[in-house]
Amino acid sequence: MARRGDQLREHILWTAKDVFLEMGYERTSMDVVAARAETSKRSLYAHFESKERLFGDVVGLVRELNLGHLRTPAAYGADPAEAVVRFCGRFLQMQLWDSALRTLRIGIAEAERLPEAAAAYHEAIFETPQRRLADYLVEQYGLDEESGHEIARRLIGRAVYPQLIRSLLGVDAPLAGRPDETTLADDVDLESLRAAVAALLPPAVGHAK
Amino acid sequence: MARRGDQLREHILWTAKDVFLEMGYERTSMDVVAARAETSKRSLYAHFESKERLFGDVVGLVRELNLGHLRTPAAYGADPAEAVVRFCGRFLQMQLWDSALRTLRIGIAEAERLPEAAAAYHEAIFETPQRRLADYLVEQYGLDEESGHEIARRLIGRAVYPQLIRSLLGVDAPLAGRPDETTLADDVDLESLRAAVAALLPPAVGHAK
DNA sequence: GGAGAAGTAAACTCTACCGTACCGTTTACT
DNA sequence: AGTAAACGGTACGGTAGAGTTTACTTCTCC
Repeated sequence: MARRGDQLREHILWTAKDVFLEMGYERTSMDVVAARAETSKRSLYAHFESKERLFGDVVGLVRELNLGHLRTPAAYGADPAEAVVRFCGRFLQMQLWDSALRTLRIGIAEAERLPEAAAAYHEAIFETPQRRLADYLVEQYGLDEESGHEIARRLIGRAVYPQLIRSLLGVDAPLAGRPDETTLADDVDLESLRAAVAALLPPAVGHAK
Repeated sequence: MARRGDQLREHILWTAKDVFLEMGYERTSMDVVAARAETSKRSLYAHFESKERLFGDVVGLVRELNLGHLRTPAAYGADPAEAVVRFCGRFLQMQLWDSALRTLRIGIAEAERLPEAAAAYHEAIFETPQRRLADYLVEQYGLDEESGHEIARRLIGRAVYPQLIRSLLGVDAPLAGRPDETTLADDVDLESLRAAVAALLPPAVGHAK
């Protein structure tokens, strides 16, 4: 109560995000969204013209949210190899985070019905971070564009995808709670990441040796 | 018409598989299943006691089907390196096949509601083939168990997962039709697979050196 | 303080779908 | 041929959910 206008709209949107992530698109009912937002369906439909449009806006919100949790590799340390390791670890952790996992599940489930939203999500969640990593590699290791991208692709492929598939299918449990922007959970195996980085990258070029 | 007993049951099951893969669990209606199978709901419920049970049986069927399409690496040629390449190619192709992709989408979407089915699917679709590959590597290259598994993991990780995620999110189109058990589609990039194999495996040990 | 915009609450329409019941017909088996 | 089980078609009960409508209240701004 006391929420009006854009403030109410925003409140509904965030509530809808929770419900959609919890239930999936089909099982989410507009009555439940209204009830959870402690508002009325009348107001709900005043701000969002349909369930599908509401879902579209939620997808946009979630995309921004998840993207905001990953910085550029440079933010994770001065030593390039270690920065890459921590960046990959954060990337993986971001994906295994409960809420992101649910989002991805729903995105995959609805990929056929909402192809543009799914493609945009893929761009935001996988390609953009990978590009950031590639740029960092080019800059720090003096690689050419192509091999920078190739190595970034392999690092991500090795650090993220196998574990991600396992979690998507529920073989491994997701990470609970809401990780902040820098912490690395114990679940992330940094040692194997270091091994991957050591195997794929020269032992640092910019500064020493 | 003229289908009775187990034959009708089987027919309904296969029809239900098509409908579930096309629509997903929630959007599939029992009326449509009955209509598509050219039978009545009466008969449908005579053979399957509920929608959920029918879906469970469909999951089992699909698991068998998809697994049947992948042989052991030895079936793909006498030269170990090339056999591994073709095995990985087939593995990827199997996953990108339209029907398998839809199955995986639904499995991921329902992973939370049906955890044991999703885990069994992961086992059948990813772990079993990977284990077959690892066994083959151990046998052909004289590797110890652990490095055999590790290399198999990396090969699969590099050959399958990134492309799979793209297709799951609809960024790339799935392969149409129903591939037979040996053909390799043109969509599968064998060259990059050969490069990966060359990088990860010694140039054959068993025979020539 | 009053008009109008914005919000609440609850009933309502309409459609879809799960599961069941009825009834007439076909098939398999003796 | 005759019988019982299995099948097709259709209609129905009950529930649920997307949007809409109506009637009433509260907030905001002049």
